[in-house]
Amino acid sequence: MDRRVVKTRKEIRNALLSLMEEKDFEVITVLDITKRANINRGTFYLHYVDKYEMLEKYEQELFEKLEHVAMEYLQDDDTMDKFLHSRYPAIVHVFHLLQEEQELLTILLKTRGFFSFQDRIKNTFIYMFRNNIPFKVSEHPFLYPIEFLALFASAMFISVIQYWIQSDMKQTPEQLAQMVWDIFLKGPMGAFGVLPFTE
Amino acid sequence: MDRRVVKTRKEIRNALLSLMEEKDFEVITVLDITKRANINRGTFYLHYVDKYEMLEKYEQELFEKLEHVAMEYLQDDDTMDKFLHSRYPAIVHVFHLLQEEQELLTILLKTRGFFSFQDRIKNTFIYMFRNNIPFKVSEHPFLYPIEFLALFASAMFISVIQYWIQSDMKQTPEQLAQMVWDIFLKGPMGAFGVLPFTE
DNA sequence: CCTCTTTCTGAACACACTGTTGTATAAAGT
DNA sequence: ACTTTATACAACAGTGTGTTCAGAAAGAGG
Repeated sequence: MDRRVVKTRKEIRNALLSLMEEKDFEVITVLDITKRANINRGTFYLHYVDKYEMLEKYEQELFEKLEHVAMEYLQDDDTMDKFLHSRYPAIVHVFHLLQEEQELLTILLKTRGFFSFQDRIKNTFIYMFRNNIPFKVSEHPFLYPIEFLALFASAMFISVIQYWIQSDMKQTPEQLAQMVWDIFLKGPMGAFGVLPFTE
Repeated sequence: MDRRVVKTRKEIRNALLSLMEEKDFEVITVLDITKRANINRGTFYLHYVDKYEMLEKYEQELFEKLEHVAMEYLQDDDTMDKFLHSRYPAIVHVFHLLQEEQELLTILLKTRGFFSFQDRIKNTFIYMFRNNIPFKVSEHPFLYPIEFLALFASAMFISVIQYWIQSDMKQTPEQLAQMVWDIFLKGPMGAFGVLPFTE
């Protein structure tokens, strides 16, 4: 790709990241971005339809990276135990990636909100639940449709990310992965320290 | 309150609800709203600063109703069992209210997204966790900070609502309350039909 | 019913940002 | 060196915003 294109898009991206530290996406104009990026306003429109499409493309890029990592770890586990052990490093890896992209991640969650990002993650979960759940698990009768569980898993996943961002990303990816597993396996009350139905 | 004010605000609200069936909030203009509402554009600004403040106020109203219902059911339960039984009707009641307000609810979740709505719900959960958890539960060591659990509970709650809307609100409030409890107590995997650590 | 007050209307205004276009220039690719 | 392509500059019409003001309409209160 033309070096000028690479440079321009990089400057647009940096301009947005910089502006987002000052104000919300909604009130940022194309003019703001191009001023900050030191490019002509018309040039912006050579690359993106509008500021919303720009953000969508950033989201798409990030999600593709995440998905790529997630798919690397896909494997057939024939027992629950193997399943748990093979998933943990995948989650850790994903959180490492998110840590590298924290500015963009924060912006995407704040602006595009839960749903667009969550929808993508949900679909990935649906795929994984359909194709990558150990045989022993899928012998169980599902109490709820798989779409609901995927929705729920993605909401949980994003909640952990949200918590991470709100607490200034102090936790390590390993700690986060642990949190995800705890809640996924034990449920909120279980993670709270209360085992279900034991008293 | 002046009948004209009541009438105007009602027409603005209906206009928005009507327009949202055709296009997203972002592309709806004040002009669109006032045309549909058959009022002067200037009149809109006598009531709201802009379209965003308008939506915030709608959200505020809905949330206050929800909170009011939730608080009605607050009581001191000294056992886990009493706690579970006293909470269930509260959740059912909340879902009934949400069913009545389904158009607005759908718009708020689609537009304002997860976060603003979730933040309010989260804070309510924090309050309830702090003040309304049976004594026996709070004897347990908390594995995670209460803010995280409140965040998570609110995400779960909204996920159920999301699922409800996506499936055209076919489920009854009672079924939804059951789902919430299932996941809250058993966790996603447990609700999936897999008991944790049993194999 | 009458009066006073509030709200709404209609029209106009400056303003900001948008998205596009045409020409010129600079920088890349080959 | 030559061709292609990206960007700059500047101008344009268009759309929506938020505000203002005089006048009309409707409600509130006696």
